[in-house]
Amino acid sequence: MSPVPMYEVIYGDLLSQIKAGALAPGDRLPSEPTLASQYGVSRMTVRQALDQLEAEHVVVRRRGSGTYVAQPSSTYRRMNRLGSFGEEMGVSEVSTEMKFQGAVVAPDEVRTRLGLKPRQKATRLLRVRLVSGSPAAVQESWLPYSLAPQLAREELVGGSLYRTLFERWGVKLKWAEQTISAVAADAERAGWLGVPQGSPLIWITRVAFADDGTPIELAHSWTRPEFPLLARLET
Amino acid sequence: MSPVPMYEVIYGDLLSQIKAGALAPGDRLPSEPTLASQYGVSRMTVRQALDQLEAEHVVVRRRGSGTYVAQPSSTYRRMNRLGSFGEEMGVSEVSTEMKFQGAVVAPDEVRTRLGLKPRQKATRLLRVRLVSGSPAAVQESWLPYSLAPQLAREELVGGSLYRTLFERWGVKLKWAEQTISAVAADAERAGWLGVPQGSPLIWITRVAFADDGTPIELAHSWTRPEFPLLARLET
DNA sequence: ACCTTCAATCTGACTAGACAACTAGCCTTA
DNA sequence: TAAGGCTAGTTGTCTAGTCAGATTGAAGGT
Repeated sequence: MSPVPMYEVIYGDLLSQIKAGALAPGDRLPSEPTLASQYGVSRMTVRQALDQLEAEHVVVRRRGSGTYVAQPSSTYRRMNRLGSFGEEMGVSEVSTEMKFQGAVVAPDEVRTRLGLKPRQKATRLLRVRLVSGSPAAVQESWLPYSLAPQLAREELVGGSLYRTLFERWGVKLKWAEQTISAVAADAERAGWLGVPQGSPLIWITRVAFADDGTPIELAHSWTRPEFPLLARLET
Repeated sequence: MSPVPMYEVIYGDLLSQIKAGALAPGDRLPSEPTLASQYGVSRMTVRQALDQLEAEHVVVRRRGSGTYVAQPSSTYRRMNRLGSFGEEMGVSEVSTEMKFQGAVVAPDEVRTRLGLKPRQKATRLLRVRLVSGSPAAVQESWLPYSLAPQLAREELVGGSLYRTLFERWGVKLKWAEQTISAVAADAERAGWLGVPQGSPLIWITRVAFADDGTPIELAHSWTRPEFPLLARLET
């Protein structure tokens, strides 16, 4: 009937209650039978929602006791996750200086990793990201020109690239592969970031894919070491 | 009855068949009803095993068609995962030079992050890791001295620290928090790694925890940028 | 005051189904 | 030959339970 299954409804309800603070860390959630009767579903359906919340470390289950909202150690700053720059930094005072925005013939590395044909064009974005007004990272993004032709001139300084891609072209990024390394700042980037030439930067190369496996974005970023990546590792 | 639930048995059976190559990437697994009758369980139990394999990207499910072994793109090199140095590098020709091994009074940073009391001792390991004979990383590990007293003199050059901890003291690490940044090589590390002083290194700080949340290890590592980290990001 | 016992409650594991949505291949028909 | 329809098989969602194992708090006894 409904296009969205019940366990996703329950999942969303609980998650937004937790995010909004209606359920604080350490609080016990309603028991599985309680939720089942509240939503008029069977207990297995409730468990499907709770399984998902547990896998994302949003809740912790204790057999015999109950299900509790997890401590937000590094849970809410969701790393290991594909998000916008602002989400990754965990801050909101993010601004952008666009250094280049336009369509050019894709160089070889871009062609290969985005699966473009020879002489095909690509949109290039070169941005400097500022956190609380001071420069934190340089980001260079490459996208297939055919994917979003207007993007080469679109207003992007204000919002997030990923949100623009989704809202205006329906392109939803699903996952990404990234390699993290370190590199010495060249003259240009050193100038933009306000660091001495040759000083170390975090260098990330990322390829983001749509859910059907199509590569959508190749991005390089050079970040000042004062803004490290946080990650949680599982066994 | 059995201490190990059926869905874990099925999960393990399928996973080992895939790892052993009996089921190759792209192959279709037996259907859920087939597996259910083979194991003499209900379909929901089979699904519990398949859910886990799917979450780990070991298999892909296609509604109406079947469940297939996933392509091993970056699935088998499991990053975002807590593993030994050899596992992280994805290579086996790893050797170790021990630069320091012993128990010392824990400095403040170590005390705080491992939750030790003042004047409590900690075991310090300082190792240079070599891949195919050439130096790749410097690792400095701190562990509570009380956890594994003999560790300060244990033979560690050959094997993995994590395996030693588990096999000799039953300490099993469950998860870790890590911050990834970049730093310029100081004189000592530059010498060990064979790079110019001041050249950029990947700098990782990691705290590993047991399943009850006790911090077990604080580790710093400085890695040459030729050995980047690989990670897969989810939405 | 302290300990033990016990019953209620909770999550973990599992059953034996049902119907829906989708896929892929076969078969008929124009 | 090509298009369309049918059908068997597969995964997705969900039900209405059962029993086991763990926890918690209250009642009761010493």
